[in-house]
Amino acid sequence: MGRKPCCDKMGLKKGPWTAEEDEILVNYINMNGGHGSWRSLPKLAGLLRCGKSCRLRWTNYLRPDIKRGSFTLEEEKLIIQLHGILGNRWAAIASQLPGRTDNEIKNLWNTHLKKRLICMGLDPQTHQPLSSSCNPDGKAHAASTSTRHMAQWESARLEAEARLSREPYLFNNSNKTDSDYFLRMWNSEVGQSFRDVHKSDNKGGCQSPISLGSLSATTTTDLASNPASIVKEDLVWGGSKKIASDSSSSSELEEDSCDTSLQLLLDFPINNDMSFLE
DNA sequence: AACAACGGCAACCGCTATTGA
DNA sequence: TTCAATAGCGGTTGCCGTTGT
Repeated sequence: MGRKPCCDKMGLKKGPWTAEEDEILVNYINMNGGHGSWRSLPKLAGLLRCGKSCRLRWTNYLRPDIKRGSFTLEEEKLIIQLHGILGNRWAAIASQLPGRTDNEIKNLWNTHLKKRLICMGLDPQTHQPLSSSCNPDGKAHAASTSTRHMAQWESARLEAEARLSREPYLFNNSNKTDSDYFLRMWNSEVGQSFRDVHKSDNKGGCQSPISLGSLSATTTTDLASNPASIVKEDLVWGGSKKIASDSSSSSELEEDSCDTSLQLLLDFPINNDMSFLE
C-alpha cells in the first residue's frame, strides 16, 4: 500500500492561505480547545485543505504565542551558537527561542546568518574558518579542546530539556521543577561556578571568531566537529542512570549531584588546555 | 518606464519517527 | 510483532516585493 495521494490529487486547495481560511482554522481550534487530529480537522472545520497544510499554517503562523517581527541581535547570536552545537536541527534550535518557529529560524539562517558567517570567513556548516591558516602554533587546537566541554554541557542540557518535555512521567515523583538530574546539576551552584569561571576567563582571552557577548556557553570553531556520542555518554553517566535507580532521598541526590558535578568539572581540562586564554 | 535579477518568506514535499490497533 | 495512520522535521520550491540596469 503506497502513500496516500496528496492534497492536489484529492481536489484540495494549495498555495497561500486567505484571511477567511485563517479565521476558520483559528476559530475551530479555539472552539474545540485544540486541534485534535490534524487529519480530520479540515473536514470538521470545513476547510478545503489537507491536515498537513493546516498544521503548518497553525504552527508557523497562526499560533497565538508566535512572536512576529524581526529577530533581535541576541536571538541571532543564540541561533548561531545553537547551530554550532546542534547543526541543522531547526526544531531543537527553535525550542530555545520562545515564539519563534523552526521554519522562521531556518529561513533566517539561509537568508542572513549563513551569509554573515561566510563574510566572517567561517564555514556555515562547521563554524570553522574557511582557511585554516590561523594559529599555526596549535593554540587553536588547545582552545577547541577546552571549549568542546562547553559545547558538551550545552548540548547535553538541550538534550535533557528536550527529554524532560517529552517524558514528564519519568520525573513526577518529586516536587522539584528541575527533576532532570543533569538539569539540576547544570543549574546547581557548581554549574553556576563553572559558568562564571569560563565567563570571566573568556573576557580577555582568545574567543571564537563569533563574539557571543554575554551568552554563558560559547560557540567555538570546533563545535561542529564535537561528537555527540561523548555528550551522550556524559548524559547517561550523570542523568539517566540516576533516574533509573532513583530510590534515594533528595539530600542523597544532592550529594550525588555535587560529586558528579565535581567529576565533570574536574574533567574540564583547565590545567592542560586553558593556556590559550593567557 | 520596463524588464531582469535578486532576496525574503510562506508553503509544500518527502522522509523518518512515533503511536496504536 | 507487524503495519498503517499520523505527526514532526528538514530540504526545497515558488511567489512576490524590491532593487538594479
